[in-house]
Amino acid sequence: MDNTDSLKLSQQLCFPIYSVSRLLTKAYKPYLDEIGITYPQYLVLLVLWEKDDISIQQISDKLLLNTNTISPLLQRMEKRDLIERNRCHKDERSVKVKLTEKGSELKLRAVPIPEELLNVLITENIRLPEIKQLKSVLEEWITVLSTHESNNK
Amino acid sequence: MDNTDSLKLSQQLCFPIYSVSRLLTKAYKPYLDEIGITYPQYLVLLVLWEKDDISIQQISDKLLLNTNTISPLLQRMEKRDLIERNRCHKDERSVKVKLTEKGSELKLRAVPIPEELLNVLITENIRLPEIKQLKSVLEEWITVLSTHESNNK
DNA sequence: TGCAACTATATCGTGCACGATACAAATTTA
DNA sequence: TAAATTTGTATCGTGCACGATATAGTTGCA
Repeated sequence: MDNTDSLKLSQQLCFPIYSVSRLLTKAYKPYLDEIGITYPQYLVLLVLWEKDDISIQQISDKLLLNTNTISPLLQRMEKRDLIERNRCHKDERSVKVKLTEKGSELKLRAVPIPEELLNVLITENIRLPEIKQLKSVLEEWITVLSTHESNNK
Repeated sequence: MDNTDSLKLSQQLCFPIYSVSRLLTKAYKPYLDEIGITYPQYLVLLVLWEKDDISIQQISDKLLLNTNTISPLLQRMEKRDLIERNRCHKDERSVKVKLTEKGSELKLRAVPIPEELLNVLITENIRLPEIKQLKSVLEEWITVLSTHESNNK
């Protein structure tokens, strides 16, 4: 074992996460295609279905995505009549995002999606408690990584 | 708890993976900036440092990335004089990718990177055995998800 | 041998991500 | 209250991802 073994792909921590993230997004695709949205648009809708009429900044905070990613994303969603964007009266800098009727109605059609995805994942080697445990570990990582990130700003 | 609770962002399985993947890539950035490459380019180099002079298809298989992603990526890497691309004599359809001297030399400068990243992650709540266990769980997921994907083709 | 099927790569179009920059509105501060 | 700073969005440029499509080279088989 020489000192460059740490650079083997199989040794990397980052690669499995990166790959699983892409593969999971791909696994969502057929279900999201059916209701005509992309994966990041689905995330925005999850936020709005939970709490409607919020600012772009609030969406950005919840999804950990920069506003320069979300801004054009929301513009595309507005074009598809999923949401409305209006300047906030109290603070004219801020833009409030609200679901349209079409956007609200998609919620019902989205309800079965998480379960379908779980069924894809759950096999002999992957069981529900394991998935839940992994989720909580990853949430701890998010805390560490997003703190680390803001420390570097 | 109504039947739409499964659509809460905090309930989602996909979101933590997606976020950790992005945050991890961001955490790599300062180290990769220093040697002038992007994260996906780093992955390609990891593959080539381990086994040089292989085809685009072989890189695609190892990284689970489509060739239509890797093709332009390699073109950018060739422009930056990290690799060479040459048609294979035995099979003129195939393109062999080879490290340049500059590409090979980057390996030494990349050696410390994985350890630096581990130091970012390891805290009171995240320890090395936990990270290793998570890595093996994710590798199981890759198997399941990539099998599922190829079943749908 | 001829031609259909397959394989390896490239190109195109769309949609993220994100750093850098711009800019107007709001807030702080001198 | 005027000037400096901060905040909230938008825009621009670059680099992925990936489905769809194109194309040249190879293989299989009637």
